Amino acid sequence: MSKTARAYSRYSRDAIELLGGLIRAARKERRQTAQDLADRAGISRGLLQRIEKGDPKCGIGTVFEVATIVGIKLFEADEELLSRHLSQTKDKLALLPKAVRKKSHAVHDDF
Amino acid sequence: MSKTARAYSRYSRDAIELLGGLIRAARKERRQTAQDLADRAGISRGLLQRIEKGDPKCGIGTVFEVATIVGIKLFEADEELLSRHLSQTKDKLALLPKAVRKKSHAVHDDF
DNA sequence: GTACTATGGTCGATATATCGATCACATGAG
DNA sequence: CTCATGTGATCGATATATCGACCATAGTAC
Repeated sequence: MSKTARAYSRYSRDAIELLGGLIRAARKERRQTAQDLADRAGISRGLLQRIEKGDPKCGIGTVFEVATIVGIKLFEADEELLSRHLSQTKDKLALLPKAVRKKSHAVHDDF
Repeated sequence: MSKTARAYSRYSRDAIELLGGLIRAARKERRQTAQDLADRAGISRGLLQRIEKGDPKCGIGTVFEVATIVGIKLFEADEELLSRHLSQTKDKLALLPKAVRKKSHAVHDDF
């Protein structure tokens, strides 16, 4: 419909689709109803459907929340490690220059 | 307004915040301007700001796309491995029962 | 020092994601 | 077989995410 309909690289589309598939698989392994999982996540069943299908236009918070509920670890292993990684990242940020200042030097994107 | 903005578990909030921080760090390491990265991702600078800050209400497609652009690997290592994992997940889904049928048996959520 | 520019924030307008209801179909229990 | 229910899909109404422009701050180059 609208001209744009944002473009996504295949990599990110695959990643989202994979995450959705993992969620669906995990849910079924738990013998959990779509409606039940949706209720626990505080979302509608229709939205859960789109998440499991890999719709890129769902809130990342919602997707991560559902994934967490069914027991999928997003990045690292456990919660503590995640928190630690988080503060490390913030420290690293503190070291880097606050502003970038090097406008257009043809950044090399390779993917 | 509505009663309350959706509730997120601390784990997912941390994960999102971590991802945003990683994006910002990666961007600065590349000496890339926020505006430039936003342009490449096809989003506004303001949205990129919220993504880097870890706002849970951003489209997961957008976040993953930005992460991909700055070279952050979401799940597995490379793209091929991801695709393979994707089809494996689909196969696994095919094996599981199509419908769950076990309405309320007190699913154990532990997190 | 000055000038330039990246960043972070806010605000109104608009696009769109999400909800809730509803339907048809498939699935599993009895 | 029949019956109950989980699923996938669609649609109108509403909430809200996103955009574009703006401003103030502060970092960087000169």
